[in-house]
Amino acid sequence: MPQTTAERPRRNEKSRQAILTAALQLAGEVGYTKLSIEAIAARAGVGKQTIYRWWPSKAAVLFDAVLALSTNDAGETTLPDTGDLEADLRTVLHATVRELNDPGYDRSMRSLTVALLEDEGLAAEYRRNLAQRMHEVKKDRLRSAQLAGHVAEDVDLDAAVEMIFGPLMNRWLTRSGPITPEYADTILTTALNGLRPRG
Amino acid sequence: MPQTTAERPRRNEKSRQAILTAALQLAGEVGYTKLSIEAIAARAGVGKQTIYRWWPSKAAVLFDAVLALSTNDAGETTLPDTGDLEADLRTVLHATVRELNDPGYDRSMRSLTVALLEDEGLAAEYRRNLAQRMHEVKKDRLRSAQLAGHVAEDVDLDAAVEMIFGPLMNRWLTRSGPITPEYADTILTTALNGLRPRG
DNA sequence: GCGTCAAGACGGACCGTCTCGTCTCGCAGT
DNA sequence: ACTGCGAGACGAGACGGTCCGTCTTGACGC
Repeated sequence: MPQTTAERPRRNEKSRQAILTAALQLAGEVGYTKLSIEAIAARAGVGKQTIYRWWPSKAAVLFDAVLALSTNDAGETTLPDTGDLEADLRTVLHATVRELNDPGYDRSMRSLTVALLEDEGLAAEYRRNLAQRMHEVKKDRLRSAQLAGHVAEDVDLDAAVEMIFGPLMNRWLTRSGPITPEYADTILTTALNGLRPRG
Repeated sequence: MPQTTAERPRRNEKSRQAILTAALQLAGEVGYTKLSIEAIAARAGVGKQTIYRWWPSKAAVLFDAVLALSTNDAGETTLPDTGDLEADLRTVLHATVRELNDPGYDRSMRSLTVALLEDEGLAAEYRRNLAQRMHEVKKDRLRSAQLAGHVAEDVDLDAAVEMIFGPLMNRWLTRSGPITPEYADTILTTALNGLRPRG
């Protein structure tokens, strides 16, 4: 996908890859605040200037590193749709649970989260490139279910997406409890049925 | 309440206050990563050693500063209970919306969030001292409603709390949209009714 | 020859430790 | 009670170290 290279620079792809890899490794090892550009350059076997030439900050480097990871497996631009909403959502939630329990994913995403909290512009780009797209994919599946009559007509789909997928992310972020398939199931059941007694 | 002085240290309360105030101000002005202990000491009119003597890190200083704020107005250890669950939750959610839109609260809490993401031990202490307590308070209100028959018997209350209060925090954290009373109402309605069509 | 590259020198900001001299406290001994 | 003394905490800041972001050098490739 190097159509962006249509611009100008004679950029060393080998160095670029080495930098992104080193950034990801180091972020996982020492965390975001202790991540230094000097250390990235050293591990990548690269001059500091090569990093400063192409990225404005360590946050941007880490952002690109994680983006490269996420873009690779972003082949699936849609959620499964077997007609059974609950089963489909459960499948996706369980996949998310597995991802969140992967130590590599956990550490690099935590570092990225810090980077996004500190850099508002980068956070906007993240939303534009990833978060919003993922949100739409989930919303699409709910809309399909709504049209099929499996979701009430007056339900706000944005709120619904947040209610189904938010609690898992929150528990991960705050470490307020274990991330298990059972927890995901509980969230899903509660979200689908709501709190009110069903007459 | 100086019964804790029964220990040993002759600690200068004036300096302590000045340090916490300076930390909070600076965190709001420059953000967490650019917050430096030297700057805190300078603004507080205090020697660096006085900070290093009592706190292990800038994260701990900021934690205490925010904790001091939150403890002051923690007089309310319970949610309103008028018998109308939806109205009571709406009241609380609207108060949360106001808080999240306050620039001072926003910036200091964002800095604290970074500190908690970077320091796992501090995050555990935060959960123990604040998050868990607040969670229980909300859960208590839902339990009361459940006993009164306003919430279905088989609803998992932990999941319910997450579903009602989580989306607002998520939107704040990721800046994925405006924090409005209307959004809070939508979340609340969706959570209470669930997604399924109500025959 | 022009731009990128690895390497690293450079002044500056903060780090965390330390050493000063000052002060306030609590506890003698008188 | 008055006084003298040791223990800490205090403000201030010097210190070596790390990393910052910029700049320079010389080699390499287009």
